[in-house]
Amino acid sequence: MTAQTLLDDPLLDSLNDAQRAAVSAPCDHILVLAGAGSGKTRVLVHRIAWLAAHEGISVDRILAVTFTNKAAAQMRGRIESMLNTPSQRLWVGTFHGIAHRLLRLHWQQAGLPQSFQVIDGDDQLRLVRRILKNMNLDEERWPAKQAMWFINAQKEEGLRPQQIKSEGDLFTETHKRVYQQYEEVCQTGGLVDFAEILLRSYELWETQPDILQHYQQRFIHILVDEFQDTNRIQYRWLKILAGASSKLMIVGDDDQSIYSWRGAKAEHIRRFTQDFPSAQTIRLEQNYRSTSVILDAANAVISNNAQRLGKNLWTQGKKGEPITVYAGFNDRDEAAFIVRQIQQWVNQGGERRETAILYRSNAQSRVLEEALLDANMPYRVYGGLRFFERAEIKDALAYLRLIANYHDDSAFDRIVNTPARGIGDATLNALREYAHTYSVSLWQAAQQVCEPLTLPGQTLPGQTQTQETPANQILPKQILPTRAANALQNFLTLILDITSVTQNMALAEQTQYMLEKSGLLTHYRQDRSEKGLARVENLEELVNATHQFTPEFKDAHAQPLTEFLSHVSLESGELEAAEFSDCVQLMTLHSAKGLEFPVVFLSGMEEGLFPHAMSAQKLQQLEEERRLCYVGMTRAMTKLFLTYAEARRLNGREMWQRPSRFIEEIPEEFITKASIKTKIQRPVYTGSRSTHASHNASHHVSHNTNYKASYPDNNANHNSDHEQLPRGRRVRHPHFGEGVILDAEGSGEHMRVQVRFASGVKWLVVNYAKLTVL
DNA sequence: ATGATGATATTTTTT
DNA sequence: ATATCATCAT
Repeated sequence: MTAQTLLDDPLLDSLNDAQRAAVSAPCDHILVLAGAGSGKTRVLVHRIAWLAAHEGISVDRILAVTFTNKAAAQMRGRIESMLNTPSQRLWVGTFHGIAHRLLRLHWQQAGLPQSFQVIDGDDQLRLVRRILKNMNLDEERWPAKQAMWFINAQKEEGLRPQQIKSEGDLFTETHKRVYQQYEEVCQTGGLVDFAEILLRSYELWETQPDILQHYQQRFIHILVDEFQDTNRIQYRWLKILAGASSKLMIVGDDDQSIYSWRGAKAEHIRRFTQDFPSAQTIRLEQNYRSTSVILDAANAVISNNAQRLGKNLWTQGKKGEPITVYAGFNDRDEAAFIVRQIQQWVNQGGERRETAILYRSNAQSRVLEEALLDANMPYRVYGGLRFFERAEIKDALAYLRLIANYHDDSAFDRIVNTPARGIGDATLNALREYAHTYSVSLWQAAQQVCEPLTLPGQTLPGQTQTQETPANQILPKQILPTRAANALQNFLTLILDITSVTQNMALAEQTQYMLEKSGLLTHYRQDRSEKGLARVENLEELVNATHQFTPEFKDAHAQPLTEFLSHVSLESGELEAAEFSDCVQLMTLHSAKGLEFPVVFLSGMEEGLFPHAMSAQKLQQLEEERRLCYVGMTRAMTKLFLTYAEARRLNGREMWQRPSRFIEEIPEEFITKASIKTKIQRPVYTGSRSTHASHNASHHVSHNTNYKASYPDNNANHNSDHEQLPRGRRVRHPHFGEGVILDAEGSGEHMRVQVRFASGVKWLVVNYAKLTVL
């Protein structure tokens, strides 16, 4: 095939020269430096289609790796529609998703039990905390978070405890021991954390040449998105997989590297060109997203960073409006300004969903939310607690995990006394002590401690015979008082019962039975408060989720339960429901990466907040803050606002900060200062003074915004029709008073709404809560 | 076993 | 200001 015919291909029609070069590049390593909004996903997707169509490469020989499930889903969708075939043979997934799949397929060679479980950060922290206690390490001196951070960092560097050199350093030495203990507990419990997934699968390849060879030969093309976010183990993972002959296409942007604080190394981009010298570098510098003013301003800011690969984004698009900088006299004023601007946008025919308010840290959302509520403007905050992270759901999942694997200490620990069944701290401490001393799982420990209650010679299912039973050395009665031993025995029997009864049940029935038999459902039903009701709803929702769950890939040996549990840990996906409603989008700068909006507000542009005080000292960190600023600015398509407050309430204290240095880094020609700098010190008396909708602008600044006081409570209509509750609607609750709907989920009698009352935010079941629409 | 109290620390977060 | 968490008292 000649170069000429290639260039005529319709696959390339819609692409610019650089994109075309990347998509149709010869079969070799390629580095694509893709600026913000330069169409990198497009290039990746087209490249895959190109390989399939022109290089005769079957899609099952291509591996595409992303960082988030969302990106993976998006890519899969686009590939499928482009190739016009639902291709299950194409491997698209996150690093973790793919590595996990490998471990499931080769669990034996990876040294894992078949029913190994993935634990999330929360479970991991609990586990570490328990180990610290076991080791008698003072939490004051050795915080669990720090220990967990250490372990994860080591794993990300590819290190096992034995490989860590402590050189007499107490900090390293101690944490090394904790790591060691942690590893043992995970191994006996068949538990695998996120970092472990990657490290294990890497070690699998490293130690099993035949397996490695199989995958090396299978995947002759590997494409990686957001390459600047790879950590060391991920890079090594890619390198070993590529081997000598597979071709890598990596796509990344060093200027958008904002996760170095959790191990990502943008240097890998440069490293890549050294490790794969034949790699061709292609720069995507044409931006299709922002106006030239926004782009030039962003370029100006990022040019202050010393360590860059170098790249200059440009656009053929319009110059656009200048960037608006607004100085609020305090944080509320700043928020009110933003709301006014959004109202103006909406009045001019814009949609709320087209606007995004970005901030550096989550705490900043509160003031913004209040202003939005005040203006009755629906909004959505990204990044809250996700469904599968809620306590009651984690409880239920722990039961399921324990059923799947009795030796899962993490699960055992969580639910052995939930709901309360008389197994208190004293009992548990004795049990942990025992388990620790004899290096057995909590389950085994419990069985051994309870042993005399079973007849001699009788073995309970789930009991491992290989461990020597120390029961002859220590009389169990001395370990636990009879009452405690009975309670414990009842628990063991309960779990065994659930296991045997549900053995042949479908996942959903099994879950339902477990919820009832375990007493979890009853436990939460007894809590007649709204919270309790919500929890019951959530548990029912869990059953619903198990109903709908279909295993992604069907292995002959795959257990639906195990599959489901992994799915839950790895893809605790957000509920996308609210995406369809027209809401202002609120999120941190970090979570805005990869998104775009016509109108963007970067709020809290103050020294100390952004760049954050904790990151302003070291140059490296400051540069990361600057990249964050760059990411934020380049989210904007047509309008960009930078706002700050001269005074702000932070951690209970009033703070005065200078405007962010990043504002100064933007050339003045791109900036217009919003002039409405408030003379309204006491706006209660002030009439309209700005050019726009001022009745809204005036009352919000009153020092005590009090929802209760400002609205008359007549006209309360007692329509309980649930369809009457869109976000932003004001409602009254007999106990909590007036509030505003923030969110809703479910429908019919299961419908729940989230309401902000003066006393706080609550989830209410519409059917039970006597809400009146105002 | 539960609730009240006090101490403490509050970037960013996916998997 | 607020949320989380351990400790203590009930």
